[in-house]
Amino acid sequence: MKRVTIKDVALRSGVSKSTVSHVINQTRFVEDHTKQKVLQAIRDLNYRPSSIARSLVSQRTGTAGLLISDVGNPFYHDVILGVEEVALANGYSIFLCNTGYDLDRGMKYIHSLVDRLVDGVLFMSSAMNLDMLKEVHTNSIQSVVLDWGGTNVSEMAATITIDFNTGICEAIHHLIELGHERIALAGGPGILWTARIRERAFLDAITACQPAIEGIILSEGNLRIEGGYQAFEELSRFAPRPTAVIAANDLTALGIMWAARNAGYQLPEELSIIGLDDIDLASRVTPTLTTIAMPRYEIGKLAMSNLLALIREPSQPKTDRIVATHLIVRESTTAAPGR
Amino acid sequence: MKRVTIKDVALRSGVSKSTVSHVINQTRFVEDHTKQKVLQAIRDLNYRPSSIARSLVSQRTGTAGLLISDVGNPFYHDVILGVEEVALANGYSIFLCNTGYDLDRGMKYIHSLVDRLVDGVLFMSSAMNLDMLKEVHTNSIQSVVLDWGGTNVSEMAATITIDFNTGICEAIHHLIELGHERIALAGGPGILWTARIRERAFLDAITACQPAIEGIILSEGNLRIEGGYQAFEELSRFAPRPTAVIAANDLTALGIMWAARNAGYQLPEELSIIGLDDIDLASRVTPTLTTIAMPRYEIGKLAMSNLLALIREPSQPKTDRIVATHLIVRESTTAAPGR
DNA sequence: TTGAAAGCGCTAACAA
DNA sequence: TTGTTAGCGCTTTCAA
Repeated sequence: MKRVTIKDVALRSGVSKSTVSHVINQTRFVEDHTKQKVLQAIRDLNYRPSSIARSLVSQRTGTAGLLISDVGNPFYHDVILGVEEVALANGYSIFLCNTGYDLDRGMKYIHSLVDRLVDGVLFMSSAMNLDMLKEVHTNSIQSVVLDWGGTNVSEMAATITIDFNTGICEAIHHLIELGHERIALAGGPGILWTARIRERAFLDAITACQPAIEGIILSEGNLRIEGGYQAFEELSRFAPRPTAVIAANDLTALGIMWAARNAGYQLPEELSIIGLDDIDLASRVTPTLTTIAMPRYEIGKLAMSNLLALIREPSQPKTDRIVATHLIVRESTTAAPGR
Repeated sequence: MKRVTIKDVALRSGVSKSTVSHVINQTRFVEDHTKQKVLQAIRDLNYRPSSIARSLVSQRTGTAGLLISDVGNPFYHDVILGVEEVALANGYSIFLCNTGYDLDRGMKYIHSLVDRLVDGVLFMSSAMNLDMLKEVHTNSIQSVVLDWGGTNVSEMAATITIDFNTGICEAIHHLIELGHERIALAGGPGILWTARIRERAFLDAITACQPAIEGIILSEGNLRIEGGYQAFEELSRFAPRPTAVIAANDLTALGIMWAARNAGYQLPEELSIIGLDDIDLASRVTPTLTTIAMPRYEIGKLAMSNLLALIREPSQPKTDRIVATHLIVRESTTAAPGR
């Protein structure tokens, strides 16, 4: 069973290859009669143009690489859906590249993407570095970088930055209104740019509110549920104990919540907890989780749209977008004990 | 900045294109002196062969499509990791195709995969049909089908079937030993093959144990947490009430668990709950969830390995593998009330 | 209004 | 031991 090629179609419809090509791509006028013959032959033979051959000529593959840290991280679910939505609507296919927070693995993927001549790369793995970006840029491949900073990044790629300041500020003011005076942060691993940014935002907000409240930084977590368990252990040893905690992400917050409940805490009365991400689970657990949300699906769509724009018009300036975060108040935060 | 081609390398090292090609692919002997020159030129120019051009010649792309229902479904996380592991180790790249349980969308993806000349397709979306499989098979593309049945499937693709019988049997015997006599099933949507299979396994196991125990089928769920909420509502209206429930997946089980707790139930004393999947969360909630587990990472690896084997040796018979499931007893099951 | 032919970057059969 | 050349399936000038 040989593959049907444009030649077969040309032969069957009695025209030249170029005419067939032009019919398919509507790239020059073809007499209606001829066109119909060609279309019929295409149907008869069930012909589908090889995008490989096309790519060789056009130097465009209609593919993009999606570099993410971990498919299992709920943060990415909606982001991926957004990316796919735009990609599918524009005839693009996405290569999935899970770095597993491993830089070497990331670089391996980057090489494979370059070899495959992808039209663009979406950098969404928090484990990344400038070398990856350079490798892509050197090969004239467009890219969009999400939530990552570094020198000269915006010269090489479009960026989407998540503004944690707004959300974290809102969170802290929300806690202050509830009477909390000692607020802890259960942050992420310091090697991750995004974790450092979140910590910075927390510290800035605290500083702005001093001396009314005291900020406490717990040791680095791992952005997973166990990290929350540990954070709770550490937190509960403080004296005086923080009455509220902001977690680097929702999974950490859930870990804290469950560890606290297992330790016999009444929630939220004895400890107010705020997460970050607004994953599906956040609104389904008991108590439902107050959290800092960001428009993940929109971020995915925005990233892929920006990438497509860059691919279509490589000369245009690379955009730097900022996406806001905001607090969603649910049940896991309440008045500080003794208020 | 033009792309470096094999011609540039040939020119710079003063040999022919074919010699360069043979050096790269080690496909015929090249004198060491010549080889070094070529290698040096490759390094100097930072040359990387275009896999597009290669594919056009070899009719192999080194890519495979991964059709899944939903990246957000925890079942897939480890499966995807397994697939990626094997793919990366073998120089394969994976096209991510999220059907969102939508058949049309699935077909759209299939077409795009066929056009891209993927070497193989991994069918892992529970929303699929014979047409997709045929379309792939007709275009001489290899495929592996996970957990889906249909007429003649195994003539067209290798299959991996999950044997729910073993796990569900173990689950029911576990409950019987604990003294449960009325056991409910919170199943998945009947349109999904896998949901029907699970229900069948449940009924078979119950039948084998009658009249000692009574099986109760709740209305169809949606494999998500809300589905569990609904299942609990329905279940709690039964009189006499089932004392144990087996859910079609862990998310449903968690939904039941949380709904029950919100309704003031003591868990697990007043209701024993068994999930299916053994997702990460299962061992982290309180009470930890007794569940039917399957080796998801291994399934992913197995699927991709089988696909590669088929790609490399298309004439070989298509394998039909069966993967066992087994019960993991945790805290969410205990003696029936009154025992 | 259409066709012929060159060429995208590579591989491999055939020559030398 | 290496080079020449004919494709792989398509697009796109240039000619007719």
